Amino acid sequence: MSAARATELRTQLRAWDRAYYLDDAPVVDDATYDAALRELRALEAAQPELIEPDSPTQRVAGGVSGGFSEVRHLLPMLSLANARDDDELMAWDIRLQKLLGETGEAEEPAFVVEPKIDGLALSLVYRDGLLERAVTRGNGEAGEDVTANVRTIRAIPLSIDDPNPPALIEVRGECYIPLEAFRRLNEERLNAGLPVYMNPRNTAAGSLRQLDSSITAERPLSFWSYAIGALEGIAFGSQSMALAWLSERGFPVNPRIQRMVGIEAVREACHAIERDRESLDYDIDGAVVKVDELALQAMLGAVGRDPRWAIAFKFPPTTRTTKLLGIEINVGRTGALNPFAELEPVEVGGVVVRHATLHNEEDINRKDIRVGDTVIVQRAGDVIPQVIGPVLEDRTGAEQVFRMPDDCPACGEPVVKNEEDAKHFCVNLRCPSRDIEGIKHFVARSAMDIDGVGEKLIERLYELELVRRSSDLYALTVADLLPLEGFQETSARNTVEAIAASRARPFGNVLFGLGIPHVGLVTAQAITRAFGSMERLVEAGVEEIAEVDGVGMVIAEAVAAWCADPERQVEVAALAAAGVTLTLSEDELPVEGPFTGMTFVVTGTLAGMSRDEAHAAIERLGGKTTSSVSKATSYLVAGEKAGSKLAKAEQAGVPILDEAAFIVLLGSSS
DNA sequence: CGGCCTCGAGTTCC
DNA sequence: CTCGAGGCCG
Repeated sequence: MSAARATELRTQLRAWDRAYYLDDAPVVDDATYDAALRELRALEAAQPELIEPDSPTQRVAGGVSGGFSEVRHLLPMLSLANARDDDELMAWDIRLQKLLGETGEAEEPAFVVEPKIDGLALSLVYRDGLLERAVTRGNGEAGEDVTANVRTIRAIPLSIDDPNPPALIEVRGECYIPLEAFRRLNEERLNAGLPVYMNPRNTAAGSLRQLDSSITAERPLSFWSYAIGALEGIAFGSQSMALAWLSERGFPVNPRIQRMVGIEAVREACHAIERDRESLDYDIDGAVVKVDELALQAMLGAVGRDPRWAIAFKFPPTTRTTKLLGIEINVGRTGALNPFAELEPVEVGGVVVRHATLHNEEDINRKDIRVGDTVIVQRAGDVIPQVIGPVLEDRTGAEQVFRMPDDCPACGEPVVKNEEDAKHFCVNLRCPSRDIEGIKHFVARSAMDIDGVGEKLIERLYELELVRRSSDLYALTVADLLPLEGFQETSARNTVEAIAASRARPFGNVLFGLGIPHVGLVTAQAITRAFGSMERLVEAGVEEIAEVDGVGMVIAEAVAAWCADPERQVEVAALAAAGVTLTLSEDELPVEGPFTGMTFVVTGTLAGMSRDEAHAAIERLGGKTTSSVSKATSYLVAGEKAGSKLAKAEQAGVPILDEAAFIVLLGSSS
């Protein structure tokens, strides 16, 4: 009776593991899975004769091993030659053609293209269908026996799902940590006050070398199989047939692996994998191209360590190490001191990186980043470069621990740091850096949208004392600009006109442009709609301001304090005198339309319109747009290269419109 | 008070 | 884009 139940539970648990790791489609929640596992464990504990070596309960053997013994591989684990670009890939193909031509096989061979996972290569030996031994790659000839730890990896079958398994088969593949799981792991560690892990690859390596396999069991390790090594009692004709065999018998085989004929198709497949690199849940550092037919592989043989029948097409790395030359500081318009890294220029993910943000002093010291360190720099896709942390092995002892300066680097006034704040602040209202940043904010697209007035010009005008505050812009003349570098009659006139044109910007954008702390565009628009004019806002008390939807005491006090400052009052008067809009116009009021009550998020790149145009179209029809996806979102409009928001929308069950569907919806609603 | 949701602020490179 | 924090609802 309980034997039948035990078999049932084992079958069930294996099916769930398979759905989770092979099909990437979990069918039960963790609690249900754990309950079944606990029940099976209880049955097996009551009747130990029911235990089978490949039972899901037998993954963690318990106990601490005394170290790892070195084991020789049955067949050496080869390394791969690299192709760094298309030319090197083509050159490899030409060599193949020549070699095969000499042996009378001149036709274009079939290839298998696979993503090259950035993890750790493992060799898994199955004897009579049962996992006997797992060994790391090591030097290729011999590696470490990590069987006890590998048994805890749920993506790796303890037995081959086949009634007649071969006498012996060596399955090779890559052990890795999925990126999402890695992120969660670090989040948990952060919450627990533990140091965070540097990168998935090193964490996977460290996890496999745990002496206590119950620790390994808690790490989110996974596995992709990609090759066959030693064999007894079975033979394969090709790489693709071997992969199909593995996949049918419960081994995870990467879905991106493809078979194709001809090097041109291979080249395209490599680039397709590179394009999708950011959307994968694991790090890859290239694509592996293999000649499919094993007979051809045998004919081609190897040169030294590198087989001639395979090559690694390498992508530019998204993480690199470089030297941290110094830590500089920007002072933002709010007065926040923002440290950034001055790096020895290094190419990461195809672009040269020189700077990277460092957030705040606490963050720098938590990561233990010191000036002079060799640091790991990351840049995933279009994402901003980050300094992940130092390479501790490269420390010489001459590195300098970073300390925030006591005085503002821009104005020399003392810096203030509140206990509860992460950031240091310059509180000097006349700090030149804060002034300049404030003017930059004023001319920005979402504020006054003044074209032709950029960072460089603002700094120059500030130096010349032509513009010391935003309102001074309106007094600029063509004659003021002409002596400046890069200005001709026409360009000077255009700039003056662009400034003049900004006087018609809606009141909401003007209020935003003033740069009141905590008041962004959305809040500024809410406030202007509630008060209608700057005069009424200035008269209002804190309580009245806090009644505005989305405004609480913190924001209300910031607004009131700003309005009460005499210098700010002079500035507002100057703007009014210049003719800047300080009253609400009708077209700023929310529109009633078919989208009223609906909230949209636009992400990714749209082909036919900019994101701002999409926002405008939605708002014209009465819809609301926000920047983050939640359950309250009615639709996500997803263009090309949509990132994390797409995943979030899928998870939250928010309907997703591609550009075509969005245009249809707009068309049918207008 | 806890847990969402939303907004603000600052960011790099081409 | 991400992080942190303010606002609001239950």
